[in-house]
Amino acid sequence: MQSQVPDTDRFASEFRAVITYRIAKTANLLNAQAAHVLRKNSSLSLTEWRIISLINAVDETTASEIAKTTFIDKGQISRTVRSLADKGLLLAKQRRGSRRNIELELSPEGKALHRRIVAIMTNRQRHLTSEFTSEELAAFHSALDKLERASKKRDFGE
Amino acid sequence: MQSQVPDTDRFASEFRAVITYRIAKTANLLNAQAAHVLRKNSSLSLTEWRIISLINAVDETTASEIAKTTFIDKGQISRTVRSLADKGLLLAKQRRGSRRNIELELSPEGKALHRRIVAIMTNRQRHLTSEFTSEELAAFHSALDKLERASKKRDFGE
DNA sequence: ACAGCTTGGTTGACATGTCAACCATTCCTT
DNA sequence: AAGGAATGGTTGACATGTCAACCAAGCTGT
Repeated sequence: MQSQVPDTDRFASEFRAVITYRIAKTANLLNAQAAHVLRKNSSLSLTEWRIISLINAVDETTASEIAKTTFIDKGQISRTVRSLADKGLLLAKQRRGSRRNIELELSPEGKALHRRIVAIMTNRQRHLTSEFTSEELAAFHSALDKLERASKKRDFGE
Repeated sequence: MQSQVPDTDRFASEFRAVITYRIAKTANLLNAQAAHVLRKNSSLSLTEWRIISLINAVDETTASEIAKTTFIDKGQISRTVRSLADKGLLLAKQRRGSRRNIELELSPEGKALHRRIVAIMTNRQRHLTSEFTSEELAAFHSALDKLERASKKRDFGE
């Protein structure tokens, strides 16, 4: 047994610097953790949960608004919304005066579920950021902002 | 027209603070950009590319080593490796003295492809981080480290 | 009013990711 | 040496994500 440190392998040094690779890995780990928590505490998938909290945050919204801000595929949203509606967690109703727009709104059950899960997730977030100073956190957010902006340019002077 | 700023919608303020959500979104955008670049310049999928550059970085490795460091599902690695081998981009051969371990190594074609693509990707990375000072970059990496560590605890004092 | 564009949402086909079961091999212990 | 645990890899079944086609509704001009 040569090494007790399992994580510092010979890939690490090469790839630590590749920012996209690092973000992808961290995001995967975090998503897996979230999915695990959700499975343990509900029957929601990660996207279902995300859509629920999105809707909760603004009371009422539409599928396309969600798509625009989250970049989740609109097809996926359409299906997820239906599955949530089938479970009785959200209500989809025609916006008055329109035959096309569909308002999405949490049902009472949906709201109750959200309340229960959001408590757990807030706790998790506290755990995740417990080692951050508030300056570090702010800097991290601003770094993500920059990356997001840069990632939207599909061509970058090739 | 009330606002000229297209990206700051009514979700933003609520969710900017939810760190996991932000990382997931950024990672998705970056992955989509990378996939787009790859499609334009090769016939590689994103995981294929990742595995190629991983192998390139260490000359020779095994599937399980890749799995351990990247957290890519080992089944997925197995299939991706086969598809890369079918395309003639990598060689899989028994490690001498073992009937189980399989050494993965890029073929000359694989190395050439890697050389071509890595140039583009390096350029992309430069573009992505062009607004970062080196301190910001270091801070960002260390933040990812912290998150990664925290994400590996599956239970967090619930 | 109409033709043609844009928008909101649905659907189908397919690619990718995930989980768990499964072998064969190697390692560990006695 | 033999039994059991751990490891490396493959496979199948299924869940999720992605892309593009599509349709109906609304919006624009003329």
